[in-house]
Amino acid sequence: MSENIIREPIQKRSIEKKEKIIKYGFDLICEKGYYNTNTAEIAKAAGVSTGIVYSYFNDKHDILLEGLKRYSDGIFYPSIDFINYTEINKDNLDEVIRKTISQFVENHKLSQSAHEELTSMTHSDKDVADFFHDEEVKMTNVIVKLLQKNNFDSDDLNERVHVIIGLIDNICHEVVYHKHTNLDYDVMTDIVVKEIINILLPTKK
Amino acid sequence: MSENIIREPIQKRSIEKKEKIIKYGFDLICEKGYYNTNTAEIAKAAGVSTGIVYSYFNDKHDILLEGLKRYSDGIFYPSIDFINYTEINKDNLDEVIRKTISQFVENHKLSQSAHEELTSMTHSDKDVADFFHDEEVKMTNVIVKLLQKNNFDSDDLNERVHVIIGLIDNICHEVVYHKHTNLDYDVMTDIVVKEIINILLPTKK
Amino acid sequence: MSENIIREPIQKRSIEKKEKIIKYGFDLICEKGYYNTNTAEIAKAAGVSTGIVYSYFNDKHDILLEGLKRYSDGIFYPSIDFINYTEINKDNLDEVIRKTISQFVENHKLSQSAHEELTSMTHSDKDVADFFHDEEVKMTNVIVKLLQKNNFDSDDLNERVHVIIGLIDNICHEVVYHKHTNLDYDVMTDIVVKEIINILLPTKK
Amino acid sequence: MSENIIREPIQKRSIEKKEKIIKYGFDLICEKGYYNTNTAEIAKAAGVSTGIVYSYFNDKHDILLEGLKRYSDGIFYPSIDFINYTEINKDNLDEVIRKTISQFVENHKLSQSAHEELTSMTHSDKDVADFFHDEEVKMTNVIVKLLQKNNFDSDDLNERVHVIIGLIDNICHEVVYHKHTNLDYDVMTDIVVKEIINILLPTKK
DNA sequence: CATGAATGAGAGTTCATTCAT
DNA sequence: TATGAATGAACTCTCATTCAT
Repeated sequence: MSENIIREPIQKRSIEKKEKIIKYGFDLICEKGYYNTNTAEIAKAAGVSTGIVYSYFNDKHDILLEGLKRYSDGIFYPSIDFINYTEINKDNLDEVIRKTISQFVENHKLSQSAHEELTSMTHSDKDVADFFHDEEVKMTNVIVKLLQKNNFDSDDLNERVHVIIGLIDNICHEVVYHKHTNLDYDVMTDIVVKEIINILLPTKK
Repeated sequence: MSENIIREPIQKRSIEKKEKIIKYGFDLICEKGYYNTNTAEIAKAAGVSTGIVYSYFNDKHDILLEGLKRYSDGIFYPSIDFINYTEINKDNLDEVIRKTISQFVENHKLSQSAHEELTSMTHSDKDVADFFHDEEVKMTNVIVKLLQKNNFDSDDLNERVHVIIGLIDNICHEVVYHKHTNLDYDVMTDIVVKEIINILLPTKK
Repeated sequence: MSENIIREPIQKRSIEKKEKIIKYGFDLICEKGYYNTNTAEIAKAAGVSTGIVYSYFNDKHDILLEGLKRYSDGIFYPSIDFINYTEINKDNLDEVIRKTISQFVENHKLSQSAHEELTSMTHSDKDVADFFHDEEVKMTNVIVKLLQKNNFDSDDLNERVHVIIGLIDNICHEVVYHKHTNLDYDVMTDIVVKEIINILLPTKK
Repeated sequence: MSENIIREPIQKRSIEKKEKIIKYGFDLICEKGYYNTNTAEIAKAAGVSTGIVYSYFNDKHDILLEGLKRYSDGIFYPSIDFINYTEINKDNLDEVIRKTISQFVENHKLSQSAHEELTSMTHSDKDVADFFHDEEVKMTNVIVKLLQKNNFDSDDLNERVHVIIGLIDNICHEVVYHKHTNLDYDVMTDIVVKEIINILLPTKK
């Protein structure tokens, strides 16, 4: 009946509190799953009362979404700064790709369980799905521009980059989650790096 | 306190009932999500009472697991019969890969939402995670053997096949879920096919 | 997400249970007020669990509405059977009116607190308001027809009856709730009876 | 544990603040209902903080009561000034009654929803009930004295006036809330006026 | 074997009231 | 005095699971 007013915290302590709710709430959701985390736990983890949660968020779902916004870049994709400030050319391409993969892997490791739990919600939660889609598009665009700047332009660059991101994502999952004990990840990485180069230098074909 | 005794149905009607619960329950879970599907709905869809569900299953989670077992092969991976009975050689390799991709895509289309919803549980649900892992291993092994039989053996074949499956999975998702409207899927497929050939024929390099 | 299925009880015990929820729930609401009665109390009073309440009713509000339907006739208006089977004429009119008032009063007494609490919700609750309006219309119509049958027809009979019902309602409230200790209710009744006769026999004027 | 000390505002600004809380709080309560109005809304409407509300009032309920005190006369009963300063005699009686009814109606219209919402609380809230009772008594006394002053004295004047007030209240509700579309309110008014005259001039009978 | 009514713990959410600043 | 952030008990409602029939 009565409009729920969401408070936008101004004071420093309030901002910290909101951030804590996002941080600890998001952590819990990533760790235990959205449906296995309740608001009481989130509040407790953040060191606040259950009531205050609803001063800063419309509902539990909102916490997830805010968490995605806050931590997505850090969690899902490595800072590509090093790429941006690295000159890429045919000679150091292999090295740059390996470094990129390493960074992706590091980031996945840091984020621990977040990625799987969250992609998991893509299906039943349109907001989350939209979010991931947007992230993917952004990531693709950044890399496309980077390559063009370094004279790696070619036909169908969008498509190529998309395939490459997929390859990197897959290898990341393998390395981070150690799912396949019988696989040699170094070998897989070699294969993937070679393929990426192949995709980026189609003329070689 | 007392162990719940799960009945293993012997009579034909009982077996049918259990199968219906698995089928319709699994369908609903795939469609709407595990947490958004309740046992009453499952029972209703299966045409049984809620009580009987607990004669055949320990709990709701069990239905999911049984559903996975029953339908996974059909749902997640295409019948590779056609590959098994097809001779693969360097001349028809391109064609065979394309056909395989097509079949993967068809299967993904058939299964609609199942795949996303279920991989979604991989993280918070160890049983589901294990299941998917096993499936992947099985799939890899089948393809590895197939390739060896057709003289596509090479070093690190397991790793190569794994990368290939990843590539195919990715392209499938793209094509089935139409997520990226700005991408030309035919072009992506061409790129992927070329890469797979490249992976399988490393000497060519 | 999932449709809430309201069970229509078939078995005798279930019907009794639903009736108990309505009866005790409605009683509590009438006694303590809608907002001061919670579903746990209703369930407890009815001797059932909170969950079962939501098998039979959409929500708490539904209980109120069902209660209104079930008990309204008995609560708000006296059985007018005795009027229906009494011949009314100018000679016994005074007596019939007094008997009618007595019956209204008796019913109000029986219903105790119900009437005030419920009319109280008329303002903020459209369903309740509609209900009361319909009841009033029905009551008016019954009395109008009764009078016509007994040759008390006259111009503007609807309006006359409405004013009469208002007079009776008012006197009922006075008598039942004893609000005004300084008033002589017998005298008030005399005044009202005289006025009602006056309204019904306008030619006498 | 410690008694809450309610500040009696002395400074002008404080007094204004308290008045604003009463005014806007009471407005909201009348409009939306007591239980559908929360203190945050009241504070916001009054342009004060939620905390300060509890400096001036013991609790939310107090605001309602103060509002009743402040605005009751204006809201529930028309200024009877015009009656007080009008000479009533048998010749202008009809006219005076009609004017009185008009004023009651006007006031009801102004107060819109207040009346219904508040009488609604009569049952579950003893304070409110007492308040209304007192108002009614005061109103009766004023009119009784007025009539006596104008030589309309008679036996049982209190009772007569009470019945009259009831009649006027009823017609007001009808006219203001348009509940019965099939009733001719002018006709009803005529009936009521005639009855009131009849009650006031019993000897005529 | 089968039913579906019944349970009750636990979920998300609200809000009168308090209290640190 | 005044603020509005914070509290936490209490509410409505859901649903996996049990059990009387």
